Amino acid sequence: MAPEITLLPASHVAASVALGCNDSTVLFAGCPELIGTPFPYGREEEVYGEGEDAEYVYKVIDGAVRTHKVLNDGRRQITGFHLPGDLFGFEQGEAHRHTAEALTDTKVLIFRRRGVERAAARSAEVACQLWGMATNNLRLAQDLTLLLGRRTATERVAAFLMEVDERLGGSGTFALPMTRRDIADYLGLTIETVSRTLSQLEEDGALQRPGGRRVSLRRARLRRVVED
Amino acid sequence: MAPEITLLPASHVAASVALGCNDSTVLFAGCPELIGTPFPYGREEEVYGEGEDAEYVYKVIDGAVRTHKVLNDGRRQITGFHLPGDLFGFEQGEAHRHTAEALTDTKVLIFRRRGVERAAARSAEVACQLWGMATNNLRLAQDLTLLLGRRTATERVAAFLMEVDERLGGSGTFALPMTRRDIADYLGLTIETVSRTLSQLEEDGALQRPGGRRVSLRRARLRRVVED
DNA sequence: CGGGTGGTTGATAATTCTCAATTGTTGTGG
DNA sequence: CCACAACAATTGAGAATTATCAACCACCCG
Repeated sequence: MAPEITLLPASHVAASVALGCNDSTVLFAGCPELIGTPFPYGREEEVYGEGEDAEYVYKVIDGAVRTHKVLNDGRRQITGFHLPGDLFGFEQGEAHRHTAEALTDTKVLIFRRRGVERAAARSAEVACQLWGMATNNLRLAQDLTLLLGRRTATERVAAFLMEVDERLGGSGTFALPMTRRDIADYLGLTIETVSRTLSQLEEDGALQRPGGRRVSLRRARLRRVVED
Repeated sequence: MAPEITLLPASHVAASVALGCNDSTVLFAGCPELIGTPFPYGREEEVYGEGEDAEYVYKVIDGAVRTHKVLNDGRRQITGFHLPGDLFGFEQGEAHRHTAEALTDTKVLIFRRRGVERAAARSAEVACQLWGMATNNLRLAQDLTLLLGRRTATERVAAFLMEVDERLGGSGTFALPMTRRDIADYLGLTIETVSRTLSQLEEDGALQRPGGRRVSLRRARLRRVVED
């Protein structure tokens, strides 16, 4: 059984978990006026679709969500995986520019966007938190840009594995929480290339695959592959 | 003579220009407490380097700046071009995560980062503006992600040309303000592929090249190439 | 036990890169 | 104003990487 965990816009996750504010219904720690409504989504269920009115913003409580864009011929690019503690669904305009779907059974908090905006307009502290969150997401997006623009398939997969490991606790052994298709659509590759690359990394002794989606990383060797 | 203009994080540019606040020394319109110091950079001059302490943030007044990341073997990815009105250099941590360089002779305003942060902490309005700016940059970064992850060379170049056109006034005829190397490093391609793709687009009647970096777009045909 | 989904592997094709040669552009000093 | 140097851009041929198409395997769940 694969664990119910996932990947990407991390960083403040650690803090959230440490503070135990994860099952609070509040948008930020110490911000009692922004109360969200808990809401469950099933595996593969859509949270919102591209082009829909962006009436709500979301915070992951449990499970994981991916956001992606699709071209009209079906090519898909995943722009992020959102884990417990992560906020997603913020937009500058009126409409969502991505589709968001639950990777697995997931619980989120839903906040009225207008409410959040009003709170930000009133409280510099709230606005600063939102600013910091956006800046952080920007950094992650730019890291992905470098990965997609300038790294080989092997480097992409190795970097991905190390990132997942880190976000899942850094033990070096874990089960990948997403399908090959999700990995491929995140890394800008095909599922076949992802599969072959994993096999190659295993052959090179950079990881082991005891079965299923489980992997056990030889982190020193993987680091040498990425070597940025 | 190539115009002194450039490309990317646009959008509020229009507003800035319309308000004529471009040659003001203020960070945002209607924010008199944040005064920047004008500073000139020469062509190809570095504004800041990756890893440097992020003591200042910047606003372009005139000219253009690019921000990029490099891998240790020299592969480079440009993450954005910054035009008059654009802010850049914001970081979540203490250090810059990019290198910023002037594309051409450029004038910027320099603001102490601490000062901006203090102003944001005091004024919800300032913090909201900064939040909006970051969200906007995030959207642009995610668009680039889709481009790099899932589009062909031809689509990338066509999309790039249309974007430059739009940011340069939308006339359909202009001189590309950057070298082939800059274009390639922005689109995740080589200069040869960029060059060949431009030749192919010209052959297909999607644009004309009167000479030098000048191009004249057949926008309807280019749009059909991108067809998202 | 069987069907469906997800994952792996192989053979081949397509795209893009690399290396090399050539041409074009720009700026400078005679 | 011209010649030339230095750099930028184009083009070609061949190589490398990744995608595509197809077959097969494994596992899970009824």
